[in-house]
Amino acid sequence: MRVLQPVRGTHDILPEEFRLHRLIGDTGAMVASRFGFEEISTPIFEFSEVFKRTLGDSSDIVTKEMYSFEDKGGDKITLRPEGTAGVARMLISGGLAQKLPLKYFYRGPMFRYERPQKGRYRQFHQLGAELLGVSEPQADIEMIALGALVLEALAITANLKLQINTLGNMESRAAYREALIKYFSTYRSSLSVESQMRLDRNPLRILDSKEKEDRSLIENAPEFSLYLDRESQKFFEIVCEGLELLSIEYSVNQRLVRGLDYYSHTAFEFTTDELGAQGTVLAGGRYDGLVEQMGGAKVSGVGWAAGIERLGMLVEKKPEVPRPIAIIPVTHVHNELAILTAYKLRRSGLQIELAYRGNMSKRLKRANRLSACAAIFLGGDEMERGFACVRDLDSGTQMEVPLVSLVDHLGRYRL
RNA sequence: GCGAGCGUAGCUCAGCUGGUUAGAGCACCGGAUUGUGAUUCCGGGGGUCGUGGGUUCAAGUCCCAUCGCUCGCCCCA
Repeated sequence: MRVLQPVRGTHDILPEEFRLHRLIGDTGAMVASRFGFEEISTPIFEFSEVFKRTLGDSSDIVTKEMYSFEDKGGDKITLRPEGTAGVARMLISGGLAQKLPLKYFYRGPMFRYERPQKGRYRQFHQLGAELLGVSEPQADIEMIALGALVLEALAITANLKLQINTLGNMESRAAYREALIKYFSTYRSSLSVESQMRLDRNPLRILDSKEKEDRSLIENAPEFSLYLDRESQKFFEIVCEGLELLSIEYSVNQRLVRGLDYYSHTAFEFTTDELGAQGTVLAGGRYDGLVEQMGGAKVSGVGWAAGIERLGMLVEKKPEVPRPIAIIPVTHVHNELAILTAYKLRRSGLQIELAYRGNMSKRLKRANRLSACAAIFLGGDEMERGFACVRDLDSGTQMEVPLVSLVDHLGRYRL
């Protein structure tokens, strides 16, 4: 019985939901193309090492969320938990560093082994964009702008907030990290259990702890801004000015840190309070150290990803069902004519449904349920004269149309 | 991995302090209606009451375990 259920955290995507996914993916691809991004696809699994190296051994994704297995050849394989690592690997293995800068858009399933809840699943879908090979802060501005426009195109604007922060360059970040470790170590025993673990693994994470015993300690923790060198400060200023130029509203959140180790400089998150505990809708940042860390050349990168399921819960206007035209043979002797007519009309590009069961009333009802926009009745005396009855199902008006000019007459129902 | 709530038809649910053969609405299928969407009427298919064990003369109902779902923690899209 158990095998007849989908694996925990996975779902079948039926047409209604699939239309929504497609709308979101297509909208993302379309908006990204205006920025010059082209759609790509990388494998949904990689050698586990690809993710281990890029995500950092200390990240939660690697320590407990990777969906991993060994294949028949004994290779350790992991279903991708996110998209950037695969793109970085592609850059290296495809020798694409010769062709920088590169702008890639992708969409597809991602996998994380964790307890499902609202807006979080073991197999979920993301769309994302990566801009590789541009070290200037203009790239950060463009990527945030792209994210904002994708959300705007999906009409996801209510209760949406953009938060940004800077993690500085590698040197600044390392210096701040040291300072944080030093500071929190002094008060180690006062920290929450979770934060004590963070102190060893990912001290920056303590800053956005929700535990109340951490609060006052966080209040008095050293400010990141004090550890930013001039280059890092300048970089962040340019990003902020760019957002202001574009009238993209944002707030700086010094507590905003990324869970993944390879980020530097800009980190940003579009959040909503409409999804319960999962507020993050679209998030990303700069990852200048990633490609090099994987063993490639030093290549700058800025990217973001958005969860399609989460976006779907925020899209107000659901995509419409495509409306077919129904062909209804009046009696079964007209079945052959019906199937032939359907074939011809489909060849001309129309969406046709054939009704071959039940009486007229039943067939019309079924056409109605399929939200058909029109019905074509084939049979009777008008057919012998070479005509078909075409009924507009919205207005209820009906007229006789010569069979030979059906295609022309139905042109009005073309999308 | 941890915590809480919930599992009865495809969906929403009823089923009393345990007591005949487990019900309703919606949906679906057929008929009234062999050339027209509504309404109405009649009929029909559908359930191992999540699963397993226990208590009992008797369990959908009580107890235990287990699986699943949902929400939250951690973390993240």
